[in-house]
Amino acid sequence: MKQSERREHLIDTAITLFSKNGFHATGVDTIIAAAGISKKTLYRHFRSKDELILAALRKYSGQFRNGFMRDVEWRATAPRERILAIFDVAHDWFEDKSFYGCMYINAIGEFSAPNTPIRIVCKEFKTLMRSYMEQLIRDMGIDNAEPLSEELALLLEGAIVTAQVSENKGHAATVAKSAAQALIEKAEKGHSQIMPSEA
Amino acid sequence: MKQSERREHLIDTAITLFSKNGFHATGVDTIIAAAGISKKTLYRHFRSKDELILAALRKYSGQFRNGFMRDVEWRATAPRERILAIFDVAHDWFEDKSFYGCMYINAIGEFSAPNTPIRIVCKEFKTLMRSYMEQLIRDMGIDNAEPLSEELALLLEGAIVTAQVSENKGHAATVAKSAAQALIEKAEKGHSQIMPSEA
DNA sequence: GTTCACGGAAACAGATCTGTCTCCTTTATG
DNA sequence: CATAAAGGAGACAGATCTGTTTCCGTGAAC
Repeated sequence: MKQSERREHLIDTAITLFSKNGFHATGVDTIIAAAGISKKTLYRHFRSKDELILAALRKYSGQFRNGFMRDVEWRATAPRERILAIFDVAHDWFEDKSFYGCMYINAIGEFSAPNTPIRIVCKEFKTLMRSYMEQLIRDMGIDNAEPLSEELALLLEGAIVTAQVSENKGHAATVAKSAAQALIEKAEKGHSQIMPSEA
Repeated sequence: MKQSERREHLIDTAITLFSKNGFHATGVDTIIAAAGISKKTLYRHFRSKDELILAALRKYSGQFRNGFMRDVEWRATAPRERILAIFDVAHDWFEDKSFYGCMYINAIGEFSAPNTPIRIVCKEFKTLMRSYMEQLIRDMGIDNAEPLSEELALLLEGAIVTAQVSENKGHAATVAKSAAQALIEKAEKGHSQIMPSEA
């Protein structure tokens, strides 16, 4: 196994364990045992556990968003259907047996010191997810896409944490989707009111 | 200081520290130092740290909900205005300097083992908050209040976690409020469609 | 084949964690 | 006042945590 492969494997293992058990509750000994590497190797690649946490958050950010967007774009083509497909993808995500909530929401809960690298990555992740929604809304032909994207982002976040607590995890996504539909329709109507001749 | 006062003071201190720094990251030595009591006293009242965590979650649940509902009912009288006032109260909460997100969302992120007492308390808290919304919606005269209450609950949860990550914490509440307004109006309209003669 | 960086196993240091115990003082109650 | 329970301070045990180091094996490049 190459050196770079080892590093990625280590990060992947860390992602799994941090997601499931949290950051403070997961020790480096647990991580190295699960990854099948020695502690020496971990500390060759990362100066500290915090840097491993950071690497895990950074890698998973791209990984998750790519997978999420791929699934959305697989499910639908038109921007309007894609926006709604977000909640179908979320539905499947929630029902996955290895769903333990959003890693970034969980991280924020454990690291409260402001403006630390960890919190910055979390904030960036949330910004990028919302930007994706904003772009889809713009593609729908709705001007001033930001307010609606913020509303839908709230629904998605709410669905994530609600799924995390509840038994009926998929239900949260269903509720969010129907609320999203209503908010989208209202935005479309508001848009057409500016040009009533087109209605 | 009486024995029962000591106990309450200890729990209050634990609530503050767990809220800010998380559960695993807060040691019992930190708690007893902040509470100004000895370790012996802590373990006289609680069999373990987990029981203290549980007591903190249980006490804060009632405390928070009472304060929240009191604030809502202070701000508005009519059920329809009270539902919206929820997001104004949330706004103030988010802007409080000692806001570190929802203690129960944070707890869920740190304790993933299902059906443990800790998770059960968290679930109950969320259920009770949503039930409060459902009752207000019923008081508005809307039948089938549950779906709307679920939607508004998602918005509130989403606003909480979004405020937790973002700088502009109050903004999340504002967005949630306007989305809530739209969803409420739609529910009212849907209700009147059943009886168009009353419209 | 020799060299040399890398990795594994594990000891180790030092800090911190939960939980118990001892010793002594305070306080409440008869 | 006397007695008993409770609290404070802190030592202590034992586990676990992060991070370093030692010793030894391996494997690839030259």
